[in-house]
Amino acid sequence: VTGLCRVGLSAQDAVRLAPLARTAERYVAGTEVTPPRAETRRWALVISGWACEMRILADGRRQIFSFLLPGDPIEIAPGDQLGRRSIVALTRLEVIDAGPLLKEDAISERRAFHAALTTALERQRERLFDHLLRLGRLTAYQRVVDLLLELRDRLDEIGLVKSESFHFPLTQENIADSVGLSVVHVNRTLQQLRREGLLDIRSGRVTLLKPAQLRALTGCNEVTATEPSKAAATFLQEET
Amino acid sequence: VTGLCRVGLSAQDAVRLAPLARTAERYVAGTEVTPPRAETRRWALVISGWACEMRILADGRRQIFSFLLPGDPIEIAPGDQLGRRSIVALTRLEVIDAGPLLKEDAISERRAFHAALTTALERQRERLFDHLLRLGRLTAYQRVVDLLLELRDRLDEIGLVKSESFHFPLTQENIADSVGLSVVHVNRTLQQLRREGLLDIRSGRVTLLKPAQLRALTGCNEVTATEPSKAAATFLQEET
DNA sequence: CGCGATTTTGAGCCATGTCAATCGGAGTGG
DNA sequence: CCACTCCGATTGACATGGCTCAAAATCGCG
Repeated sequence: VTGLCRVGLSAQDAVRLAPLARTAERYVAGTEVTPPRAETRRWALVISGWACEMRILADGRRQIFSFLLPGDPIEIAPGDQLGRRSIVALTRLEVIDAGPLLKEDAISERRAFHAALTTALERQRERLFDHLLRLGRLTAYQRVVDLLLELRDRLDEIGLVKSESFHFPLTQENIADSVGLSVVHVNRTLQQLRREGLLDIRSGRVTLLKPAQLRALTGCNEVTATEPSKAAATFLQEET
Repeated sequence: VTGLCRVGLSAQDAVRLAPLARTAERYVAGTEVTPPRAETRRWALVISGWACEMRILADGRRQIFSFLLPGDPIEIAPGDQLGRRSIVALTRLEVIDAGPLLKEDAISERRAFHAALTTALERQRERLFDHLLRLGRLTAYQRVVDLLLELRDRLDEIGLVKSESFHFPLTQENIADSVGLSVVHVNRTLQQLRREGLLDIRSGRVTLLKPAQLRALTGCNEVTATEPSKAAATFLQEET
C-alpha cells in the first residue's frame, strides 16, 4: 500500500486499490523485467527497489536512460528488447502489473489511478530532457552532482530522505553508465566531492553535506522564467 | 494535404481531414512556436519546414533535444518555457493545430488520426533514447554520422531523399547544440568526413556518398535480437 | 578465510574544448 | 556597381578533461 501511495495516489485510493495489487512480481538484481507476452503494451509499477531503463551495445558498453524508483511506472512495448531498451533490476525489485488497476470497476478510483499514472509518465519524460542536457552540456563533475540531486529529490518525494541522507544502491559503474563517463573518472569525481566536503558517499548511502552549494554547481541550467536570459532573447528574435 | 499524409495517414484520410487543417500558423526561423494559452496541453503538427525542441541555459548555451520535420507532432505543455523546453523554428515553418483533427466528427477519420499521432509520438520517444545513447556513448565522429543518418531515414520516409541526397538547413552550430560538441569540433568532424569521401555537405544540402560505410561506423549499437551479445548475457544472469 | 565484485591509484595519451583570427557569401544601402 | 556588414564556416595554436590500461587495495559475503 505504501508503494501505491508513492505513485501519487491518495491514501484512500491506494487502500481501495490495494487488493488488486496482490500479484507482485519479484526480481533479483541484474534480471530483466519481463516484456509483455503478446503484441500489447504492458504497464507496471515499481513497488520497492531500484531499476533502470537501459540499452546494451554490441561491444558490451551500456547506456542507462533512467533510474526507476518506488512509485515509478514502467512501460514496456513489445519491441523493447535487449538491443533497444530494457528494464533491469538493480536491487531486489518488486513490481505490480498495472493492468488490473486500469480496469478497476469503480470509476473514481480508476480515474484517480489513471491520472496519477499520466502525470508520472509526463514527469518521466521531462527527466529524459534533463538527462539529455546533462550528457550534452554538463561537465563530468556537474553530471554526477546533477544526477545525485535528481535522485535526492525523487527519493525525498516518496519520503526516503532523512536529513539529506538516503539509501543509495548504485554502483559507480551504474553511475558511469548513466552519465556517460568511465568508471575510473566517476570514481575520481566522487573523491573530489568528498575531499571538498560536499557530500559523503559510501557503502550504499549518500549524505549531501552542503546541498545548497551542490545545487549551485549545476545552477547554470536554471533560468528565471520571468526574465529570459539575454542570450535567449538574442536567439529568439521576434519576426519583424 | 501532403503534409497530412506525412503524419502517417492514408491519402484518403488526409484528404478528408484537410479542410480542418486550414488554420496553418507560420513562423520565421528563430521564433518560438507559441505555447498554449490556457492550462491545457497543446497538440500541433509540422506541415513544412524544420524545427527543434531545445532548452536554453542561463549562460546562453543550448541543448537541442530533437529535430522536428514535416509530419512530426508537436506537444506543448503549459509548463514548457524558455528555461525548460521550447519549440523553435529553424527555417520558415508551417504548423497546424491538431485540436480540430482530434475532435473530428467522423469516427473512422478521428480514429485514424489518433492512431497516427500515437505512433508518431511513440517513435519520437524512441528517438530520445537513441539521442541519449549518442550523447552518452558515441564519439564525436560517430555522433555526427549517427545524427545525419537518423535525419536521412526520417526524411526518406516522407519522400524528401533522392539518391542519398537531401535538403539540409541545419547550421553547424545547430548540429553542435544537438550532439553536445563545440562548433569548431563539429566543423573539423565534417571536414574529416568530406576528406574521407563519405559524404558531401554544403550550402544546405547533404549527400551520403557511402551510406553503407557510414552505417558501419555507428553499427556498434546494433544488436541482433535473436542472439543477445555475450556481454548482455553476462550482465543479465538469470536468478539461480 | 577466500573469492568475486567494487573501488581506488598512477601514468600516459588523445579527443575535444577554448580562444582568436580569417575567410567567404548574401544581403543592403548608397 | 561598390563598400559595408553580418553570419556562418574555417583554421591554427594551445590547454585540458576525461579515457585507457594495468595493478593494487577493499569490501561483502558464503
